[in-house]
Amino acid sequence: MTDHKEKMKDIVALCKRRGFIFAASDIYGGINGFWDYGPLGVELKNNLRDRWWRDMVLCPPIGPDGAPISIVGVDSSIIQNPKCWEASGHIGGFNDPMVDCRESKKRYRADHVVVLVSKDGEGASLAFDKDATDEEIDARLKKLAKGKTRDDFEKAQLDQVPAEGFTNIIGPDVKNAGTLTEPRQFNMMFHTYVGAASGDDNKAYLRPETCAGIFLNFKNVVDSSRVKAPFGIAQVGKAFRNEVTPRNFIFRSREFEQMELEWFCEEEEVPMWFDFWVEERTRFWESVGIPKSELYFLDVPKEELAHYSSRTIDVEYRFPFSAPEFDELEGIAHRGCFDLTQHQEFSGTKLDYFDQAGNKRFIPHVIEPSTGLTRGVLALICQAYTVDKDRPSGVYLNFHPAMAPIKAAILPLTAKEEHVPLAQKLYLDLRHEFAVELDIKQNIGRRYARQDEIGTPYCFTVDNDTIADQTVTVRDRNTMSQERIHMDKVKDFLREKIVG
RNA sequence: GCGGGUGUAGUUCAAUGGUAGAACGUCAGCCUUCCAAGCUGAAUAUGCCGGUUCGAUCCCGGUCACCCGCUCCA
Repeated sequence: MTDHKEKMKDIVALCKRRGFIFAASDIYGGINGFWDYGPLGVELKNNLRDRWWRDMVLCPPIGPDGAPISIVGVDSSIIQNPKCWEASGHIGGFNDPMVDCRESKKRYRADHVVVLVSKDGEGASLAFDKDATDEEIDARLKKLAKGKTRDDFEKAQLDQVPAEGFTNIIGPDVKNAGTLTEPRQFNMMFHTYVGAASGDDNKAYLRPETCAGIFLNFKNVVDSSRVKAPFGIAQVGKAFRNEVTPRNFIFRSREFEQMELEWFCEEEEVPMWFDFWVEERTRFWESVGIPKSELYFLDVPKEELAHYSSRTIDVEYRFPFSAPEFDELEGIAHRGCFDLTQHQEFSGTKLDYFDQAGNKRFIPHVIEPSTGLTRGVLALICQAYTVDKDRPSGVYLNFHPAMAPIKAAILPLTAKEEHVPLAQKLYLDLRHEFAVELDIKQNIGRRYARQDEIGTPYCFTVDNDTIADQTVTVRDRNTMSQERIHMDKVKDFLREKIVG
């Protein structure tokens, strides 16, 4: 096992031990792909979420013209009219039938496999990858087709072949017929039934991404909030996908949380805004403690782009399980005018935008910086995790102060009466403004170590000098060094350190 | 969904066909004027279900979860 894998194990253990992240339904043995956030985890997640909301909606970036751009928020329902998912393509386009091969243990998309069925109905049929070259096909025919050539066969797509014919098909990677399973439908969307009676009439879906709720409210927002293009609509919320293989702790979960912005602009301005958002989003990740050196910007190759997108940049982070490679943290996609056009067509409601100044009507193009909040949390934890053999805890979480679940601990040096009341006073004074913790019990080293392990950036310690001159020591998590400041200055100190 | 591996206190590990032990952590108390000190005490575990057996944490089967590799990831 590599160091990186070892590190991931340690991180998962720390997350549980200190109350960041637990397996969902832990006492029942867990449930694959679902996770719960504990007392510190929810603080961390809220901190990241709130910072994103602040940077997007409350205090959006300055645009190219020097004025702040315009972004408003929504919070849409997880369940929407199912037609919405027909329009987006989630129902029609992405539930591909899959077949498994019992012998090669491989899985294939049925529409990606072609079958050569012999014209005379004699002998086995041969399956190939849809991209197989004629040379590859001829080579296998020579081995397996008993003298027949390509001309003796008809081509068919595997999902067009009746299931009873499968026993006669030789899978793409094997030599004997009958190893392919019947095609099975895979749909990433969770479904449910609306109303007490269940049946296909009231089948509905849990959203697989939050953006749809933004497009569905496009007209409502434009009509009600005085936004003028270009502008953005932001949303944070849960999304659900029936991932085939949930993996890597909370990285690929079946229930997760997204932070998505849909930026609506004119088509001609797309390249400019696209670059703008890549830059802004990078700035964001840096501001919460993810250095650019740990990020990789993948310009998604044309052939791998989603059908609606002409350009996507994946912002990837070097997670321990992907290291030295990277895995997706955020996607910045040009979605064209696909979504609004589709929803306009399926709903019959006009979703164009009227530009009063230019006296023109158009369906805006969309740039979508879409990030996983829960993936962001994982990135913050992985980035913060720092081994330090020279300190009692052996490890500390180097969170950016703005992200740290607890900003400061207030510690009376001893549990004696002289120290405790002063510490309590400081704690009561600070807690209105900062997430702080008062910890009285146990020796001081033990308490420092505990705060290191949960990533608390500062500890204020009340000692005998405090009684004499109202100063406390500030202990810095990263350097373990101390300085004295007056109790009255503690608030200013924290304000200065925490604003990121 | 497939294949391989794993499953013992909160964590990391040990042991055993005769009902489990440590370290650290946690809690309580004493002590303590700055980095998990010292002392005393306490709580907490064989994932779940079934089978074999006089008796199963150990053997077998199933299941669930986690890890690795495929597959998938709009």
